[in-house]
Amino acid sequence: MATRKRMSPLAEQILEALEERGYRTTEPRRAVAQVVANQDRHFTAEELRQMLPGLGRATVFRSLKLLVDVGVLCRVLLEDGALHYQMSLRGHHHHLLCVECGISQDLTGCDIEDVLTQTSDRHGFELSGHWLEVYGRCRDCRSKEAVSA
Amino acid sequence: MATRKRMSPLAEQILEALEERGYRTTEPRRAVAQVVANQDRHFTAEELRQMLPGLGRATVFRSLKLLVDVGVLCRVLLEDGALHYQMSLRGHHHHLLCVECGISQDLTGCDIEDVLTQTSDRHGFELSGHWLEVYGRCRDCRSKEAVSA
DNA sequence: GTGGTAACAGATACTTGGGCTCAATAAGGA
DNA sequence: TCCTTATTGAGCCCAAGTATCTGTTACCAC
Repeated sequence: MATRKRMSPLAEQILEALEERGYRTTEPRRAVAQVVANQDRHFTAEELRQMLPGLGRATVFRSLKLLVDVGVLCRVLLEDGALHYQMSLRGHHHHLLCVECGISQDLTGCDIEDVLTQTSDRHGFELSGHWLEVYGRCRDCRSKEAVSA
Repeated sequence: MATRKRMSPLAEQILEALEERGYRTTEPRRAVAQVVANQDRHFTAEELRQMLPGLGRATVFRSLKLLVDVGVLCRVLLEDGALHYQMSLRGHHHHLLCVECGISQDLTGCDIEDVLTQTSDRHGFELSGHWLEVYGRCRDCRSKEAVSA
């Protein structure tokens, strides 16, 4: 490949993550990386597929799975049970999802792990993992309503 | 209906919950209630369908949805993403799921709501709901391993 | 009891979301 | 350049759940 499109730094970072794990950085994967890097919120597999009409169905699903395995993407479970994906170059974390505008914020400074460990102990459980999604209304949506009211 | 099978108290409780909301207690629903009341752990829609071979596909799904709406069942999300159902005559609560034997315990005495409210506040979010599943190994599975080791 | 009406059940076709397979192709090392 | 292996894409397939439609049942008024 003599001429490669210029990619965003975030897309490059995604490709580096793949290379680090020994995966090849093929043209379809570069395309996926670029599109994923451009998303500012969570998206479904179907949405990603529509953004990459030239790619095969299977390739899109495989790429998503790959990026989740590598830790570039994380899965986000919406209140209605729908599965979405979202950038995640950080480690384990949770999301605050706005039920109105759909934006999501990473949950930081959250001491939930401690609370869970303590509670599990009380029940005789050895904690191995957890899944938490938090739903609510973000600052913007709340202030918009306050203005219009 | 002159002769009705005797039902377990728990099954009766389920039917009462339906009646309270104005739903009819039909024969298929009685069958679903009895089977659901007999389960001592979470189950899938498919499993329920197999336990009720006489019932139509749609009826099983409709009944599940109904029982969730009424609050008799709650949905349980397994670590692999599979959706299960489980009795829940209590209000909002969470589950400790054993990844080995599949048993689940309700999480009580958990002050996670407080932690979440505080954290949401810090992010400007107005909390409306959350989904939490906790995975680990239960007391029994741990002691079994300790013995065999 | 009988009859009317609205809720309900069941069959089945359809949609959605994703996995599997396999031949063709591309990447990268020797 | 050649060889090996990973990757791709097309198409088929499958499972889970939904929509629709027709026949049935429960409940209420009489």
